[in-house]
Amino acid sequence: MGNPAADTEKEECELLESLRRGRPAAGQDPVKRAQIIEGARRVFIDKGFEAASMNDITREAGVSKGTIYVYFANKEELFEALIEEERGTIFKNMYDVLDHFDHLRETLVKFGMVLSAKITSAKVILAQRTVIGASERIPELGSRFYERGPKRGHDKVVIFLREAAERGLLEIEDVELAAYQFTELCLSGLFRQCIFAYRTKAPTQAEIEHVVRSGVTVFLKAYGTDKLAAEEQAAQST
Amino acid sequence: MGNPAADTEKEECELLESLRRGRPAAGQDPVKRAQIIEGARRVFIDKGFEAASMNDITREAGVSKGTIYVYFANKEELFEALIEEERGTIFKNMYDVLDHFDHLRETLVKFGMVLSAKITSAKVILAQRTVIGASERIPELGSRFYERGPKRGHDKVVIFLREAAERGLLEIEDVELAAYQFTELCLSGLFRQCIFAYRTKAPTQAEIEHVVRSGVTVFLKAYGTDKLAAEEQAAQST
DNA sequence: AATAATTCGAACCACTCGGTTCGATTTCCC
DNA sequence: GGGAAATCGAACCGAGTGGTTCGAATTATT
Repeated sequence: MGNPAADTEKEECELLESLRRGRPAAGQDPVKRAQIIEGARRVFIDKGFEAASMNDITREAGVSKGTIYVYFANKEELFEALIEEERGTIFKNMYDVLDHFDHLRETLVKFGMVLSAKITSAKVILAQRTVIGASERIPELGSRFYERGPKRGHDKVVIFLREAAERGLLEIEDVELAAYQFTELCLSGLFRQCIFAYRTKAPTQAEIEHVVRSGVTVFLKAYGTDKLAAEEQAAQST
Repeated sequence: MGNPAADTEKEECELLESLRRGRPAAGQDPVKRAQIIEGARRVFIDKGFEAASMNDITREAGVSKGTIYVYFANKEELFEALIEEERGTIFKNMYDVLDHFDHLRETLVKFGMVLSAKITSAKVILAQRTVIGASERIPELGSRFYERGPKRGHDKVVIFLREAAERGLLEIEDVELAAYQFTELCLSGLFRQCIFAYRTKAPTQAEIEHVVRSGVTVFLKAYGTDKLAAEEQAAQST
């Protein structure tokens, strides 16, 4: 916004200039960019990084090869942009359930189900497989995906559990570890089976609820305080 | 052995004939086969299925291309043979700890540590990444890997838990699910971090012990009976 | 309608791919 | 040492690789 320092950065200068002209600068049209990424998604996700070819993407996106190379320097950069976008949509709003809780157990169940359903959905499993497969050659990609996806979610769980502990509902020595345990309990068996294609279809909602409710029960038996037990007792008798 | 039906099967016939001659039939020398697979391992594991080329394997194995095609019909079959072998070595003896138990908690800890250490070791993570990445194109591969690896181990855990329940040490409604929960608790966070390359190095033995001990504690708080508590109390006071 | 810029699409580069073939060479048994 | 058989190694196949270039076509603003 009128920042004189912007003039020193070439890209930003070009962008501003194009805005002045009422036209996007080369490689800056977000619609075209999205179109390319959409094509890239279809190809990368179902072929993997190596097997996917730029020509496939050209075909799928309905955009010429030259144009793609205006928007992305190379195949790897295009792939990274795609994964970054996927990560964003996957984890968006996933943790909202944790923001306001009333009933601890039900909040955990609700959150666990959202998490478990998302992580094991066909679409997300495909994306994760692609990332894991590519992590062999581009470790930073997997690392960044984890850091900005699952890791951030984990941090939110930690905060939530800490708050519950402060309210005297939980008693946890190692909250970091407990957060991981909770997540894993919600996924018990499901993630592993899905990622290895042992399950060909995503688990049903009923299956997920069964796993999550059991997981939450285990978790609360291990970390729940007498106060929590009393509250649940009171709630049940009403 | 002397089965006349064998003559109807060409391969077996050739094999018998070669044995009669004291020489392995073409594509039947186990040493050469192992040599090829060893080369294939190095290439496949660090490049993934797609990026690996048969020429790379030829080079790495020190075996001519023609010979490889005598032993394996194509790239995919070679890859499957490699994964099958990897699976065997990974899961071999992993579950021996469960065969004789005395002290429940310590048996679980010991087993959990073996499991967790194995699954998160650098070598095994690489192999799993390769399998997961290839599961996109060859779903049966991942499915078979899971079925004959993790699944079999899971079954052994189920048997173990059932036995402990019969002894009155555990009380479990859904043993299948509990077995998954136990496994996941032993890996809390570790597997996910390793497979996504967020951790670049395998967890230390101390880290693993911390995670496993905590996991076992959670598990036993959820499923342990009064009898178990009494036994542990008694053992501690001696 | 004139203008300016992006997008298209085809061609080009040197190289590699998986798979196959086949004669030369080496190996080992008798 | 003779002879049978496995192994080698190089060449060949058509297709495709990522990346780059550039004139033609399209687009939207003036």
